[in-house]
Amino acid sequence: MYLIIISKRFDNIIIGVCLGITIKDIAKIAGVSTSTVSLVLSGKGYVSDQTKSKVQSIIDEYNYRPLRSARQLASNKTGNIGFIISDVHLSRSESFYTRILLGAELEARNYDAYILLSSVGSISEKKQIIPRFLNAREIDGVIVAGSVHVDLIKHIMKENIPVVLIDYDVMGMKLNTILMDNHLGIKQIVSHLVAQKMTKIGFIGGSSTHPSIKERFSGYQIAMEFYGLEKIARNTQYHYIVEKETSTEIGSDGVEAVLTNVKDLEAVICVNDTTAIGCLKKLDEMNKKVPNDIAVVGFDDINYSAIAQPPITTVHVPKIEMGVEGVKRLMELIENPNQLYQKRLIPVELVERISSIK
Amino acid sequence: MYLIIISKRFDNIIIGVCLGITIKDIAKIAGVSTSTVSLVLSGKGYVSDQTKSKVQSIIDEYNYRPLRSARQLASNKTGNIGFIISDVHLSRSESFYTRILLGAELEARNYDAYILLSSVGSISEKKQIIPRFLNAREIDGVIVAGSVHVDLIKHIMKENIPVVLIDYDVMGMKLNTILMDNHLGIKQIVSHLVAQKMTKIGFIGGSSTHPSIKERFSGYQIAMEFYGLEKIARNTQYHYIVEKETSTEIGSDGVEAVLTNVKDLEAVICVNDTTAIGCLKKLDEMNKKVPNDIAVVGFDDINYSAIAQPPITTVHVPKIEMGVEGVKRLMELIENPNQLYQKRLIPVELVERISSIK
DNA sequence: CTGAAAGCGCTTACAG
DNA sequence: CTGAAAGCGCTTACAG
Repeated sequence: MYLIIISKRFDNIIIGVCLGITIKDIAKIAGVSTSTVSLVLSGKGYVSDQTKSKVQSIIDEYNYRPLRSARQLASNKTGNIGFIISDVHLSRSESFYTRILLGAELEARNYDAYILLSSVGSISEKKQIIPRFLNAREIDGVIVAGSVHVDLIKHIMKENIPVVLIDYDVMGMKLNTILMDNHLGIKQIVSHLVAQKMTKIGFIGGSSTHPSIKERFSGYQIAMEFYGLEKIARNTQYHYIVEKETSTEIGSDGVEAVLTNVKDLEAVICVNDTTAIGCLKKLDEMNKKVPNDIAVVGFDDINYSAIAQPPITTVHVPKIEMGVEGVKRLMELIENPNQLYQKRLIPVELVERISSIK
Repeated sequence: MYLIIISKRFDNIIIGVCLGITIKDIAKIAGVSTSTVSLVLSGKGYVSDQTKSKVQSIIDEYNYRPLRSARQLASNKTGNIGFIISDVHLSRSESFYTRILLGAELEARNYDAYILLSSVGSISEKKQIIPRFLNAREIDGVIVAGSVHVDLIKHIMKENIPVVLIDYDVMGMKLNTILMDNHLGIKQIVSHLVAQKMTKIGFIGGSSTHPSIKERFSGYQIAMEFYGLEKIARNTQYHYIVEKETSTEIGSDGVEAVLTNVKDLEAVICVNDTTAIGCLKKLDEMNKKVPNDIAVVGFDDINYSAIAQPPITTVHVPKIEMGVEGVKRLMELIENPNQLYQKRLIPVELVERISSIK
């Protein structure tokens, strides 16, 4: 934009483009005080409609945007949101957390906030580095996506920084969380299988620090009972649960183990898609046909599930929406920190694919 | 940290923890002026060793960190780096760009800089949104990862903002780029195949806006010629190149097409792992055994390659390092904008797996 | 080598 | 409803 020099700041002109038009300049052009311009900018306080529209039109005309650092300094707010994620989650092959990040960034725009990203060591590392920005002078609040070391959460709480966890929770702590509705998802799966007259339904899962994993197994039991299949729900022959992080290996080992116990198994619900992939692999080796011999279902709807052989029935998790909701909730907390904490469950959706359709 | 009240700012005490210790406080405690503290902080100018260590010890003791916004306002530098990536790249299933982001974030810490993330529409969208932070008052420089619309690059250049592209380049523009050494990778592949006495080596690739894709084909031709296989390198029967974004489908179609032309094909180099996966799938359907009947090689080393059936020989790209190098280069440019532009090639490494070992 | 002082561009009571 | 003024916490010539 080319401008006529109207104030002393305007002599720093570079290639004809003026940098650094300030609130003073706007005030001068509009013939009002800087306070008034500031009031118009923030939408706070009372400004007459006439003045407001005059000032606004000049702001628009000159494409003026207040300088963040000056605003931050004066208002003692940063307009920044911290986004903390463990490095293993961030660089995982599935884009699960990346999409949550994407959603958060999208929503942050609505508040003119910036996302400051920091990866931290995974939960298993002893030496935890505290993200640099983790103090109230650099961020207004923080989002934690996925599991991190509980000490980090405690640190954030102690510092009184507004925080929202997405896809993570710590039992016994009063945390604001955005979670997916695991019970709903599992219920949909069981319902889908039962509707096809399958009842001999196994469950394969790992143990994990992550609450979702446990929830899915309890969801399986509840849903099975709902359909009058409590005997199977309680029969450990039908279950394979090991104390390991979920992996394809667990799927392979699991389906083999359950099939050894239950020769006429009709379907197996895997705690997530990764496990389901391992399951498929083993069944292929065992020469069992999916879905005809046995139906396989996963959870999460990772990218690979749709192109697996056969494509895997799974539960879709709206990741972008979780990120969006996380920022929304965080902004509420920043606005008014003295709220009761909330756990928000985001609905999920069954995606029927070949692996479970007989 | 608990502090004794020593200046007027200290009356804003919250739950016994003092917020907002300032440079003034440090100066007062150390018995020097704020200028001196500032000089110690920045490491610029001359301060006697004695004063320096005294001030530093007080900074350490009180764990003082200057307020970014104040620093930014006074120095007219932001300490922020913009990181721009198209939303399709960011949410891609492979963690390719996420790892570049991770590396950038890691390196940014060394400069005490923050990464401001912004996703933009993919290259194909007509209505391009300019990232909010894209002006010199909010960031010191910007990294662009992967392909984006060329208008965005032009905009950045026009604004005179230091910029480094990672894994992207635009022909004919004087851009600082961090690229992987595609020719090196392909050379390693061909060498690996030739060492096993394979010479009938095909190539499957898509066309793309991305320079790497074209480079890999030319790399194939150069490497083949190097080993005296120029006849094959020039024989289109051995090649399948279509004007589509790379996908598993291209791999499937490609290997079928080339095999129709060349019955005794010994190996096929796929432009990337995704293509190689499609290739594997089709060969399985055709009842061709990999690697015994035909060797298959990919490029990129995406996560799935290691667990594919069989695991795919590929070229590993050090993504974290590309992110690190991008920030390093950007910081050089911010320091001294009037440099000749550079294209930095990051070395890659062949990962030998079953799919190509006869 | 060090200090006093101006200034960065905003916001926010306060007075009118 | 609007303006004058102080202040946010730094940096940076400048003077000594």
